[in-house]
Amino acid sequence: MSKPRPVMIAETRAKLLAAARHAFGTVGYAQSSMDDFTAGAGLTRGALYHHFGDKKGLLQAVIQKMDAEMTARLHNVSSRAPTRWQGFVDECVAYIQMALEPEIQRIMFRDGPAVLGDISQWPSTNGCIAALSRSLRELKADGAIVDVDEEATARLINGASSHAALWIANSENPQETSKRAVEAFRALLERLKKPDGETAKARATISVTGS
Amino acid sequence: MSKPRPVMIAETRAKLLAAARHAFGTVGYAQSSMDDFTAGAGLTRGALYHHFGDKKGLLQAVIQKMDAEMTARLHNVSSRAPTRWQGFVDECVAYIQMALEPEIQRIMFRDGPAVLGDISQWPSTNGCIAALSRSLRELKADGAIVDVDEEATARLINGASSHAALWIANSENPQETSKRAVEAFRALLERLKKPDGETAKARATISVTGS
DNA sequence: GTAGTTGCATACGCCGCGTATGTCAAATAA
DNA sequence: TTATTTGACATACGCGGCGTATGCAACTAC
Repeated sequence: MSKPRPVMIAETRAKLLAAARHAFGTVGYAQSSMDDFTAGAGLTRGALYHHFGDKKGLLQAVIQKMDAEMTARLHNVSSRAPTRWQGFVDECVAYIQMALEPEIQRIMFRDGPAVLGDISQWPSTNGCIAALSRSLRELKADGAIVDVDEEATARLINGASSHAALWIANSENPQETSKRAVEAFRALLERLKKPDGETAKARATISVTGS
Repeated sequence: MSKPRPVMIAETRAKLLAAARHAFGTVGYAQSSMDDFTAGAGLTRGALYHHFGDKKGLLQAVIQKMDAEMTARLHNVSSRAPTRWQGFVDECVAYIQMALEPEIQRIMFRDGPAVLGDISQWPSTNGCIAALSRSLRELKADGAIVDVDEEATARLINGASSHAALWIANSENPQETSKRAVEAFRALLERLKKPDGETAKARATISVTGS
């Protein structure tokens, strides 16, 4: 009846991660009592310290998992697009939309950086920036965009996206604000494209359609 | 010998603000013990709660003051420039450079948003975004830039700047990273300009000179 | 002079984190 | 099988930090 040992351990780890993720994502990191949400998972703080060292270590683990999920989602989006440029734009818009999800916004863009510093600096996290960089590099190789520093540009885009998401989420009319933000964002991105013949035509169409 | 009452009160308020600002800016909000830094100012937590309600209220007051200072600095920079466009670019670069100062970075861009939510949403704060918006509006009126949503664009620029600053400050080689970030930023901004005759020439020169 | 208000200090209790310690089951060795 | 060790948790304890209630002295108003 009882499952083998390794899976039991994996399950408790997963339960702790899920409980912490939910608590951090709803009430925030500082307001989350470790006693409370471990009890909610049918465990105690002892298990938590055993697996993750301390509260920050737990947050780190949560973030790492979420980052991986987000990276996968971005990859899905871009791979579905007909052209690389379209894939890139879709990726950026998808990034904003992910940043609108309360859990992601709170953990990845607010509490995470505040508690752990700039996450994008660690190894093995922030696959999102890496994904954006990669897309930009490919576009440059295709000659589709002007010559820019990929990583720097990816980071600027990342910053703009996350702040746009904050703006949207806290605005009185998220729908309207979201349209404005995405539109402005598209306009900025469009201008990365090389201004020659065909692309210029495409730019005109896209800038009108909006979201 | 003893000063009049109102100035004494103002002095204690100022002392508390300064002490808190220093503590928040160096060790961070969560790690700052109210007992410690009030004692450092020759006071106790009693004075603090009397004037600011609670720890968050104190942070709020600190941020409000810093925001006012930053807005003034930005205004200085832009008013010194020969043209409006140059003033705007200078303003943006100055914004990045301010975001590099550890105290500003920590309080305004990390702990502030984490503790208080999106600061730019409150009344009477975030003069910086207002300043950027204003510059963009004027440029649009001049016909110097393409037609974009000023506030949305200002917020994107704000987000890009602060994240760029985080990136720079945490990088191994801040000098080099700073050059890359500012260059990428300039490139992005340049593309807001209307691509007609004279401006196109100016773009070519600027994109080479860098910081 | 007295009553009320204001500016701060002192005292108290609670909560939350981290650590040290205990316990029991599974793994390994003899 | 039995003995020993290791690992996965739970329990117990102390400490620091926050918020609040209370105290007190100085100033103001009448």
